Amino acid sequence: MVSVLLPDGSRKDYPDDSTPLAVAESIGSRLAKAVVAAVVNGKVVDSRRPLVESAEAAGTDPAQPISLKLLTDRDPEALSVMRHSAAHIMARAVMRVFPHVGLAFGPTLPTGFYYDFDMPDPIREDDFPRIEAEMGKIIAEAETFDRFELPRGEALQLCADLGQALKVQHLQTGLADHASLSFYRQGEFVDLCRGPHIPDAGRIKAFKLLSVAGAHFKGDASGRTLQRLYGTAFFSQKDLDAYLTQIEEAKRRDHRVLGKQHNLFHISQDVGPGLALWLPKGAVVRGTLEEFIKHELVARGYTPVYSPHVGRVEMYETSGHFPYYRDSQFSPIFGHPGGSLVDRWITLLADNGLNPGNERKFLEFAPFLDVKIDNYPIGGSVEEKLAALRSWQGMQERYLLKPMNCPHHVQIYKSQQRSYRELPVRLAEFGTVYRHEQSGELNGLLRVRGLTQDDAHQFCTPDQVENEFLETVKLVQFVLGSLGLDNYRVQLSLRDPGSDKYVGSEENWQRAEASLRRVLTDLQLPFEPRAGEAAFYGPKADFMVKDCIGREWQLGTVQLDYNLPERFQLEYIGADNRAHRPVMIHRAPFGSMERFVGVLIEHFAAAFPLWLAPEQIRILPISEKQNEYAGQVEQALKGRGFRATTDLRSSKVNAKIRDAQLELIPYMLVVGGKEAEQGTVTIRDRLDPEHQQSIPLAQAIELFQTEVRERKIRQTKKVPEATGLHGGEGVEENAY
RNA sequence: GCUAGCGUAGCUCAACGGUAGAGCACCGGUUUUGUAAACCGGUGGUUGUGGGUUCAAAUCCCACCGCUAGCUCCA
Repeated sequence: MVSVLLPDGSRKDYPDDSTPLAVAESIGSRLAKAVVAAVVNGKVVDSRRPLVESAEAAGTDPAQPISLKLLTDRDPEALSVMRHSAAHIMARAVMRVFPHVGLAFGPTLPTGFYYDFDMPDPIREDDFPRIEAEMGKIIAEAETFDRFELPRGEALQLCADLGQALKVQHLQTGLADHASLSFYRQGEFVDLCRGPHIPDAGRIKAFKLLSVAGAHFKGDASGRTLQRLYGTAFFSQKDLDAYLTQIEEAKRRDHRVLGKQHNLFHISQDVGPGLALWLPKGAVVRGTLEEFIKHELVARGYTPVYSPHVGRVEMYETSGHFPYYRDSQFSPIFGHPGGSLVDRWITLLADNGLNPGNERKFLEFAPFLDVKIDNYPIGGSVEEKLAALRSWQGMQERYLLKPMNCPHHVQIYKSQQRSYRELPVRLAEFGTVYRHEQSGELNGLLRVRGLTQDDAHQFCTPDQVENEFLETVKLVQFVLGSLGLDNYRVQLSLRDPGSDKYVGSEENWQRAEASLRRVLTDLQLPFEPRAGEAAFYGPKADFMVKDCIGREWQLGTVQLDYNLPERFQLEYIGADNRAHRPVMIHRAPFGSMERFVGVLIEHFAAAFPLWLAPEQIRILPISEKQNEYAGQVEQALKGRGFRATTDLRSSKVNAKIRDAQLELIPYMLVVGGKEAEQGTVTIRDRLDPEHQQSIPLAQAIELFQTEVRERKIRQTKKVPEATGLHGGEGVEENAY
């Protein structure tokens, strides 16, 4: 007998081979019908798998009372289980519709699932109806999902017999240390899978294929392209419809659409991809934010600086940025016509990619580009050749469009001798940097090639690090809070101990990582450590903010750096009259102005609060007779620093109101004969048009001033986080 | 960068082998208006670029550029 402990505290004994489904049956047949999966001793498992087995699989002692929670369609965990099963059903359908389908992975996502297929021809959206129809048939048949386990050798044989090469490969790599593997069979479809699954296909009540795109097996871009088919599934048609509606609504907030509609920014093919043009209205939003942050920085002891947009390549070689990120930078600017020839020459030599034939061609071609390297040792070693080429290169000008501000700020720090008394030195700049992001990554303002960081670098003593870091995190929190961006999480990005892409000593890294942890813990700010996400010079705390479509963007970041001071030989004179090495903190609360404004456009759906609105107030004269008075009102508002215009068109006030409303102008001031006579204005509030008040102009100005001063956020339209729509996170780790 | 899809007027879209069209915007005129669109008229496109097939190409084919989704990357 097994002893089962239910969530209500009751305990009951069942026969040894009982399953959660059997327990449910004993409670009631309606419950049994509703059961989708179960949680046994804390682990989500199949409802048709014996309790004892599940308890063992959970690493617990089945002799002890087994805690059991039955999952029905009301539990979010059940949704994930069902979607995983839906992925299997989709795979089964795809295999029926297309020949020669190889299976890769098919995990769940917070809003659905996907499955990767290796197949000769790509799937097209036109194919969706056929696949969906086949899925519908499978679901209607409501066959069970049957789990079975095989020892390693037999599992390999089965996958090989099924012709599933990728599964075989996965068994031999990712699952190399598993002695026994589980499979699920559903009709003719058998798949290597960890599970769990729903009892039968009939539990899926609503599903839809969403999109298809290329993907790579285990994320390896050098491998062949798989077809990743995305879908979603719900326990009711109503939930599916709600989800689809939500996606539609989110699309309407797309900053690229709103940016165009409201003339905020423009990305012109003629300027170049990823290079944003700030239109006057967008420029107001950005400028206002810049003023806001600059004011905060000065109050917190930062000193503004400026630095040029280019710098010598050598400087970026010292910092490490050039060698580490060369591929994602714009090409260097060479002062000599043969600069890029020699550069290529050096690269090939250093990579041992230069054969004698090519070397001869380089030598022949060099004179045409005016490159004279008389001492090139044709018969010499690679090192000697490199030395000769580098010596030539060293005499030429090479500039880089700056990919980062830190080396420039480092030079500002170094421009004078520093005493411990003046630390921390906090240098701030809205620095524009250029990165040649991959073309497929560009995305409106959210991912661009020219961006302005609200950057600053703090140089401090090792003792000051934690307090500086603490204050900086508080600044980021303040800034995000001021804009009502509260949907964010903090990620502690650490180095991957197994990788060699990092610079600096073990000791420095440990110190830096420990400091970050301590401060975040002291602040009681929940954070998730993520190995392998650090910058090459140091660990960082990243603020990941969610946009309206649920995508996450890294905005603010605070990075701790013991390494650049080392590389640039930075010093300060300590109280002991000896030279010491400072520590650097890199930080950008907004990240970049481009991305930040992009996220804000979606966050506010372009309906900015008064203090940020490109046009704050529009004056609407009823007829041309009031144009003069309207002009006086406009002048009075402008004199108080408001962004106001007057609608002087000859159209009716109805049309003027409609346009102002659609343009999301926070306040309209209607002025007719009455107002002109009495020196008043009638305020029409965009958010509350029903309650209008006619008050003296001076009084209206006071109201607006208060709202701006307090940076009031009166309404943030939020896409509802529809409850019951989302399952848990996808299958992680060694999911198979 | 890779895979797939898509590029028609300032914007949103139609025409899908047979002389490129609508609404909004814009311009001109009439109207002088009290809370989400007054009326009349007009301008505007060698259909992303360059080749090709065809009697004929926005439409079919190729290359390039750009955009979108996903993948890979992100100092």
